[in-house]
Amino acid sequence: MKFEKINAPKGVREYLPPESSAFEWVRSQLIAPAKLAGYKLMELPVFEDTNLFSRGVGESTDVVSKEMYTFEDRGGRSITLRPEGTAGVMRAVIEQSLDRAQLPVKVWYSGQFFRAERPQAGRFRQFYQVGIEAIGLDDPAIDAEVIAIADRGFKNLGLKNYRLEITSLGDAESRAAHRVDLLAFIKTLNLDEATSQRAGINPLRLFDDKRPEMQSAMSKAPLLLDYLSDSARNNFEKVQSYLRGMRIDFVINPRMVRGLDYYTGTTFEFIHPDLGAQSGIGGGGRYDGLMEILGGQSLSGIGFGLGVDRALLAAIAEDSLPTEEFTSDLFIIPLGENAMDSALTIAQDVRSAGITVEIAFGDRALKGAMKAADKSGARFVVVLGDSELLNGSVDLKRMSDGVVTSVKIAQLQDQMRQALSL
RNA sequence: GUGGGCGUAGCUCAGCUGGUAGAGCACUCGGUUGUGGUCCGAGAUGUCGCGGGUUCGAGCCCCGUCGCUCACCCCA
Repeated sequence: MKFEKINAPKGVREYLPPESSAFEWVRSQLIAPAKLAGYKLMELPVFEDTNLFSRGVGESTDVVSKEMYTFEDRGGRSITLRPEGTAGVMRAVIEQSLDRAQLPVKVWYSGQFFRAERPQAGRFRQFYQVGIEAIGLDDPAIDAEVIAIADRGFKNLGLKNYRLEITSLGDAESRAAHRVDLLAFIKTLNLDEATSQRAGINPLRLFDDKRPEMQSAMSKAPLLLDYLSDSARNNFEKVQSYLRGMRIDFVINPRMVRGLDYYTGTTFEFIHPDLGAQSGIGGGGRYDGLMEILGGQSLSGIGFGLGVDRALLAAIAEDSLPTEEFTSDLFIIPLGENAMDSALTIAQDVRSAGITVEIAFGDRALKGAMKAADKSGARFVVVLGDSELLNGSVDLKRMSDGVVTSVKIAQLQDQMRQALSL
């Protein structure tokens, strides 16, 4: 009887050793700056009431109209796997009344998100994001700090080739004025059916069309940045000057388009040129009306989502991963049963100092065990046999150059600490 | 949803105008007792994605199907 193999669902990206170490590292580096800035973890469900997204993200968006994993649960409720993070955070903040405490509410999250798109390089149906939200204060300084936190995350990865693009979508009046002129302009263009349909849903979309003829057609289109109200423009300029003060490089891209309807005011994207068509490694912005739309009080907020999968691809492209981080410090090769007994004890002891220790299990020949130690990338190796147990000391071998030091077993932890300068 | 490319060993791939499968890497063991990387030797591994068809004969040709992949679109 032979059973058929079962494959992973289409479009999911799995992280297995050895790559999973790099993934884990990237994720922790991306979120570290948020923790250092006082943001607190929010652990949220991966599925929510479908209305949360159709109302919060917007019916007209591609995400909601054709990319959601929506199903009915056993109680007949419409459930959707979260396609993004902000709406869920807002729902929880409102539901748990976090906005009744001191503002801003500063939270971070990390996890899987789901969109039923056609998979492509850097685009998956289940993807990982880390993100933060700062809710309840309308202050350009927070905008700047949020952007700085994202930027720090990418710098933590050693990335250099990415660029930060910012713009402002202004306030409601700014957008209304611009929309009138933009629609009038678009009417003068000769568009194919699919394109004019897209324009009908969101005319800003046309700025994002990659076809050269569309790019040049849109080159004379009215820009939202030119329609900003005085307060919106002042706000945007303030954000820029804060960023300059923190020495964060950015370019203004007045043609930036965001796919989620809730964005207003400051918006930004991080672009990495080495990733192919899916070059956005992170993005975010301010959302003024979202909380109210979701039944909460009228507070604004700002946040971002960073793509962990894509950030990892970028780090691979730039060869900036610190591979030493992912290997063991010490490899113990016990010879015989007595030796295994103390190998287990020694490993416990050395690990208690935060040192990574592996043991060669199984009845392998010494040569094979050494090979395994070498492959694991371990920095040091000790062989533990009867004579070592008798003497109470082992030869600590540094694998990089083969140098051997005799060390008392009782002092192995100290020696390792010194060797690794912990 | 629309297009292009590709499915042969665990991985990367060869396989000529159709004649019943190969390399490199990786893996395991060994090259005199307990020390890795190099070198040498040996070994294991395939329904050639799947299903039909053409043919004396199909990895190769035809049709279908599934999967992967890249791009459009969209976005992280």
